[in-house]
Amino acid sequence: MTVRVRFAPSPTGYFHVGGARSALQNWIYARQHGGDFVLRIEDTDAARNRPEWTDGILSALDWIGIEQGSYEGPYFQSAYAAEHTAAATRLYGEGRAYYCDCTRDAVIARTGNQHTGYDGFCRDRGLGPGPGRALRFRTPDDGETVVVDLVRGKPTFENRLIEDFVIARSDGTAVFLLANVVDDMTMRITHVIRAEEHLPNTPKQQMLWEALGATPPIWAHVPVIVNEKRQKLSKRRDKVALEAYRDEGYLAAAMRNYLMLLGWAPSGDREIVPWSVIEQEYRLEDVNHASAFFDVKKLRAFNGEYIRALAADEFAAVCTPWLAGTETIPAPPWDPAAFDPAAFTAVAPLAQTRIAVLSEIVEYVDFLFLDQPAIDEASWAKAMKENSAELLTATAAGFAALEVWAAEPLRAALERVGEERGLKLGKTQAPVRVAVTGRTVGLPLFESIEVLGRERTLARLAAAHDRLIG
RNA sequence: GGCCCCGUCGUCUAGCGGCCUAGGACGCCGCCCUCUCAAGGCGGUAGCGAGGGUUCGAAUCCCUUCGGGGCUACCA
Repeated sequence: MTVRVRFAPSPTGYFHVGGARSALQNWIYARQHGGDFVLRIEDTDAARNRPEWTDGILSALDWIGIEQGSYEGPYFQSAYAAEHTAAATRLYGEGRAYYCDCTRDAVIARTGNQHTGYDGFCRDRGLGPGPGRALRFRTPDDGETVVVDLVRGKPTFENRLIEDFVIARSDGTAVFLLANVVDDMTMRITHVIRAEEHLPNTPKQQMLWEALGATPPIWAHVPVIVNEKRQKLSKRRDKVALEAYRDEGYLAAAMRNYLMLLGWAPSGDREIVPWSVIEQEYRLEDVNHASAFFDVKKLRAFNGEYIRALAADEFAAVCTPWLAGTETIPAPPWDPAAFDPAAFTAVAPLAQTRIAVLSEIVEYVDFLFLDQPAIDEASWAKAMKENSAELLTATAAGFAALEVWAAEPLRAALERVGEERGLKLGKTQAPVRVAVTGRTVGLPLFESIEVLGRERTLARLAAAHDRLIG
């Protein structure tokens, strides 16, 4: 049997991290079985298929590692509108569906409850098509529908508890449920892998497959991703846009590694593994049944490790967007003309172990490219003591006397200044650091000063001194 | 309310009847290293929701219970 899986996000202005995980799972499954991965961007309302949203989906997929060309498509559901109505007509013709003119309010008035569903009022009224009439699928009165699910076994649903659901609106257009099934059928989809939230709809879709004379696909419902309150990740409450993580400086490799570990783990006591291991070992059948918390702290830790694993030149390259800004990444605080690639390269390895997301690179190196260091007032207050003005002057004198402007001599000079005053380097470095970089934490001081250069360093020490006594 | 799903450290997980005095990772705490902060090294904290069975033996099987979540549109 040829395996054909599909990933079918509906177009939206952002790409949900859950969607990314789902795409990855589908993609892996297809590759493991030598099958096809088809991408279908769909919405029954073609008007909602905004081109920029489609582009967004494609570039998000590309970023996460599913490149164009590695899948079939993208296809658009609107292209199958004719098949949708044909299916609806067929179902009606065969008596599997009937027209209904009940409004939602009328149904609620009859049942007295807005959660009990449709009451079957029009089942035997023999209504024909007409304005204000929707087409409902006639659900079996007895028996049960068993869903064969790769991750959950065989969820079973009693048919009599499933309401006669709408398959076509009164304007004749097919509803999502039907459209989806028809698309899957016409595209010969064999496996549907998606999030657990779709499980309750599955028996309905399966009924449609069978009513239309086809063998239903094999389903796989993976648990939902939840927030700290154990609720499904939502756009309103949570940070769910893949693009947001990308723009903050998460590496795609770290992100997809983390995403796949939600509900699953590779063999051996390891978590950070090459994609090839995941692709080889991942088994939908092994995925946990419980929902998983999207833990940004752990994602950060993963990302930090991925960053540290980068070669020096790779690291420098990957930082570029945050050093220059892009359409979606804010420009750094310095004048672009002041950016010195050589200075950055010199200091980049020192920053590499210190950042967990790429956007953090800016605050570590900004002192090199800003005219004046951005003084953090809290840092200033913490580091500057009564003796600091004098210490800064002495340090400036010591630095100025240096023949070779390099980290080691600079360090020796500051140590000398400290010794003369009975102060350890731990004490003396603080005011100097704040004077030069503006902050109390940062890259190793002497390497930073070496790269900053004699003139600018001395100027900053003087400026800090003036600010202290002034 | 109805239907469905789920329940191992705070979190993500390993475990699939004896290798479990429950392993790893993140987080947190401590120590070492150290010019700050990281990184790195070492150590620690913490869990099978509860109650019944089955069994020589249960985190693993069964039942009940409690708790959590999802779905419940002429949206997708």
